[in-house]
Amino acid sequence: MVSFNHMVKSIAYDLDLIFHALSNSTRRAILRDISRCEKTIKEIAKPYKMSLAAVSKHLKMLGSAHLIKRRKEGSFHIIKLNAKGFKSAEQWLSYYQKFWDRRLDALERLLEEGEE
Amino acid sequence: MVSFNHMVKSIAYDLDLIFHALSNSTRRAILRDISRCEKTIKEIAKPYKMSLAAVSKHLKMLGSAHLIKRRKEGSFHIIKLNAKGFKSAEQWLSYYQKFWDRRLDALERLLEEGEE
DNA sequence: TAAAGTGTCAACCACTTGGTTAAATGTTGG
DNA sequence: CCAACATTTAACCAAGTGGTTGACACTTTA
Repeated sequence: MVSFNHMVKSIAYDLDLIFHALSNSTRRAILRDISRCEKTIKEIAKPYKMSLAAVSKHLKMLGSAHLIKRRKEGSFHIIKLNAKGFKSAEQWLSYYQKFWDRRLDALERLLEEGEE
Repeated sequence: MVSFNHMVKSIAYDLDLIFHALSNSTRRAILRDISRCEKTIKEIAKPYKMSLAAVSKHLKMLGSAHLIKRRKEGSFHIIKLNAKGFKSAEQWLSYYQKFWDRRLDALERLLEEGEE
């Protein structure tokens, strides 16, 4: 069965955690936000009315889903995207594209050519 | 900002519902199962130890996320995949591919050529 | 029409979520 | 060392989840 698998060095990170993390609009907004530029927790929290503790919990969930990475610089935690979770989600979803998107055939041919 | 948007006649079906629906492994397994062949509720429920009512609730969630369609034939409800939910999820995720998958550039050029 | 079959709905339960506030844990600067 | 800053943890709460069972509704068949 041809699929997008070859795009993904696939370790199946827990899809329950990943999709659950993505199911909340605050968490999706945070991801969109840090996609432009990595940020500290406080910077991430600024647009939201909720407490810093609440944002901290959201980030914990995003972290355990491998959707973000964090590193410490002094007393700051700096957050950026982590490809792993996104790739797992993308890989799972990609299976279904073939059921309706005929153009995918062309994509797959291109990718296979690129690898051979 | 270039993206996969042109692959998706985009009505933004509720991403909270979609990703929440996808966050449960029983529901993901059901989707995988019906991707091969449309099925009745009872057929869908057969592999699981849970009650028919529980499966019925899972299908309700999948339905409200536009991940499945149902039609009635006599006393049977027949379930099959619905592209809408998958496309919304795919569209949302596609935004993030550009942050790590360099090959996407080639894909996008191909698709744009295909449309012009 | 009655019985059997397909599926949903309502009420319930243990558990989780998404938020709160308050206290605790680094870390930096004076 | 002490105070201020950055962030997490703990305890709590209302609402939602994922499952159960039992009653209900619709359709087919005998």
